Amino acid sequence: MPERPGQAMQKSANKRRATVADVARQAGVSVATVSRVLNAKAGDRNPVAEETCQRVRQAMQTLGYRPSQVGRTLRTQVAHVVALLIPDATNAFYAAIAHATETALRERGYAMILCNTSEDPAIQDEYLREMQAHNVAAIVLLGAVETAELRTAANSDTPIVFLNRRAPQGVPGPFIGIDNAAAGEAVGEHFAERGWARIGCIRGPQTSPASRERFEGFQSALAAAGKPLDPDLVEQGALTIESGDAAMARLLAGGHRPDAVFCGNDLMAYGAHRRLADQGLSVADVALFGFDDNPLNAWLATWLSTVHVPHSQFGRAAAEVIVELANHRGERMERQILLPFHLEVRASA
Amino acid sequence: MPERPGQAMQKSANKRRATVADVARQAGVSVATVSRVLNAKAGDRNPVAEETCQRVRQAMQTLGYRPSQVGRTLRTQVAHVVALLIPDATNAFYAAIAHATETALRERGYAMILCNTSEDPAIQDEYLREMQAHNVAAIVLLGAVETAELRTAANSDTPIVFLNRRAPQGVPGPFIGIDNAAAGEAVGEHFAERGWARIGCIRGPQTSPASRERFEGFQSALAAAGKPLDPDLVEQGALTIESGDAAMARLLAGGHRPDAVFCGNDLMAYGAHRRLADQGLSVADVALFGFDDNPLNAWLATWLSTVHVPHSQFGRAAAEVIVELANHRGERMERQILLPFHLEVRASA
DNA sequence: CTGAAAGCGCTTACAG
DNA sequence: CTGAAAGCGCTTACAG
Repeated sequence: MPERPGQAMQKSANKRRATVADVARQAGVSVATVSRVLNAKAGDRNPVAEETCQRVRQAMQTLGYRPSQVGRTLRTQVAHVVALLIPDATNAFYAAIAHATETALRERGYAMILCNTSEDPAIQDEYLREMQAHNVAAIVLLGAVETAELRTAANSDTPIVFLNRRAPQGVPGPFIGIDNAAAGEAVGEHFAERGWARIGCIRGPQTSPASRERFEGFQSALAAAGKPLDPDLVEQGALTIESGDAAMARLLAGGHRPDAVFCGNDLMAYGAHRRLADQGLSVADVALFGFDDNPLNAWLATWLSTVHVPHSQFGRAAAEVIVELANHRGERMERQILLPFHLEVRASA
Repeated sequence: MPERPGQAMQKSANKRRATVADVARQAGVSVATVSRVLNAKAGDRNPVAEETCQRVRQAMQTLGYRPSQVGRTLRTQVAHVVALLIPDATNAFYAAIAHATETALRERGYAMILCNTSEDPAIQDEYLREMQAHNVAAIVLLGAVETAELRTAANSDTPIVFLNRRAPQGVPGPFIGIDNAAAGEAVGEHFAERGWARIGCIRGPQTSPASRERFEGFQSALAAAGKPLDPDLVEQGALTIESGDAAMARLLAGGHRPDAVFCGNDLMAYGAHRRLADQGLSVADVALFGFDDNPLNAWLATWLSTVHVPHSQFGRAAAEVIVELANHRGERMERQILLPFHLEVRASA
């Protein structure tokens, strides 16, 4: 590793950070009283005398005191920290959720540990264990992968909140996301109304409940409209650009080109679009509909019709659930928070 | 907030997590011995007997023991946690650095708290204080904003590592980034070689040392080549797409169109490109050169010539510095780690 | 209204 | 090679 010659070590002259004991001494009270001032709430049964309170606050000010989160956590057993497990924070859709979550948590006095899992079960499981060792107030799991460790963790003291992708069968824990089946239906109804004859679909993986629900909703809405989906025009992708590209290639190679294709997420729609372009086609020839309303659309695909998933609301909802959980520690909360979605109909469909 | 009727609270039946005391009891040793096994290093002066070691490990296994990071931190005064302060993790360039940092830290046993500052001094300062209260091993500051609190924090026990943007004058702390002046010079030399007659620049803000160094390097290389930069063709932007767009508008309105423009970062180059397109121009008319090699280029601008900044190496370098700092707690380390950059010459210049 | 004391889960001199 | 004890910085019953 290249480095400049000017490397040097010096002793730094640091004064120890002040503790409750320092404040107590300075204010002439006990540490218990300092702690009470620190944790004073509205309806306290034995409040600190106003005059004492003033004195303590003054001492804190003088010493530049800030309570140690570590001492507090060891005593209360729960840190003002939340872990966010996320497949990949460089994915713009996830990044938007991570950002919203961090902001909402900060406003409520929590810090956020970011954990990229790459959807790797081993990394997810290691983080699940490690975050418990940090006594985090909650683990927010975006895109949970089903493992034995996840079941264990879900039954531990540390609450797990499932974001976007629902908890696996039989695993307890609140869910925050949208009603994917209803969203799939809405897209199906839109397709039926538009009167397209040959309707295709590039769906997400079978292993993802969200993808499954989206697909089934879409399928059933078309069936209800008397236009059942042709299984030959259904392809499966891995929610990546490349897989969308490949899936569209298969659809086009099939001989009878679809008029419109519902893609399981926006990234696959980008890939499908690229493949169309490669074949000299456009969304005028094959309409495209995505899912997520990926923030990249603003730069990459202003033309893409899609289902808007309210990523920025995910964070606030998660933060609220966590605060509520913190106030009911030790109880298990089964809860579904379904956020509103809407179709964002643009040029492509 | 909409919610399903099926909300319910249940008591969860949780067994307490095992502690050193449990392991000690199970293994028939003292907690001190358990701790020694936990922290055994290669060259220990008083090692635990192999047989005892086995017994302790066995007990840990049996109990599913995992040491509490909180207990450890309270005792050692330093958490296996690092804080990353970042302007905006939804920016692809920063997201790439955050991801690389998280990965490198995880491999070294550290968790990463992510803090978005929005370049807001108040948020940065609050996080600087709060992260000290968490006893983080280090604060990694990407895009530091100069404040009084930053000076205070830089002189505290908690090491601050400056990423990409150098520490302000007189603030101690290691720096990891590239040699921006050299990179600017390299671009200047490239421009001189290409022989463009009218050379323009959309530089970043004066307040950013990195932007200043890039610009000055560029300017001096051109001067050295006998083609001094015309001040009328220098505009300033805020490192955003919009500001690049606006700056290019000003350049074009100036009457004498430049042949080639060096942009302070890739986002401004995107904006400049959009403005060119709006005027019916392309990079064949006005060559563009960016800076950063933003990961978005792969999708958004495969044509953009730019300076490749090795974002993925930032994370590893930061993690290494932090581990080294952890081994020299209380000393101050002045250190410059300059990572290699290179020109990525593509179609646009 | 306030204080003395215990204890959260570790690590580390100090003895032996 | 191992153990007893102190202590990191807090909070919270328990007394008064």
